[in-house]
Amino acid sequence: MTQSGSTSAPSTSLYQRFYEVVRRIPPGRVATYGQVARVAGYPGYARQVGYALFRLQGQNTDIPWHRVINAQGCISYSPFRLGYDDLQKALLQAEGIHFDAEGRVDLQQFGWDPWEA
DNA sequence: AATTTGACCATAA
DNA sequence: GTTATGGCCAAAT
Repeated sequence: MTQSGSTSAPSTSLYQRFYEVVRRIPPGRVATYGQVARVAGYPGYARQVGYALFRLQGQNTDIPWHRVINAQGCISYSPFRLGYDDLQKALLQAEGIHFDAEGRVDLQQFGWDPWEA
């Protein structure tokens, strides 16, 4: 079969793939960067997930980026986010997620099961 | 086209 | 418990 030239490249960008997964995270649940990458079909791309979400800053998105945290169960603070990190915690608390005294979330309890529902 | 960037993760000492 | 380090890879500049 002549493949008309280009290989079967995804019409959507890789990052957009991550956005779709993040969008599927139900309220009151959190997912880790590594998990999002894995569910998207790209294990090991955790870093790219973080970078993808970083590009969302200031853009109109229906993506619950605040439901994505790191594998340690805590929010990834960074000088680049200038307050957005603090906003994230507020949004999660508003969804009923409780934080530990160390500012961590109990992934055993609030962790999202992509294969659930 | 090469360099820089990054909100990560796992392991080791 | 902490700190350091390597690996991971695409998008933006």
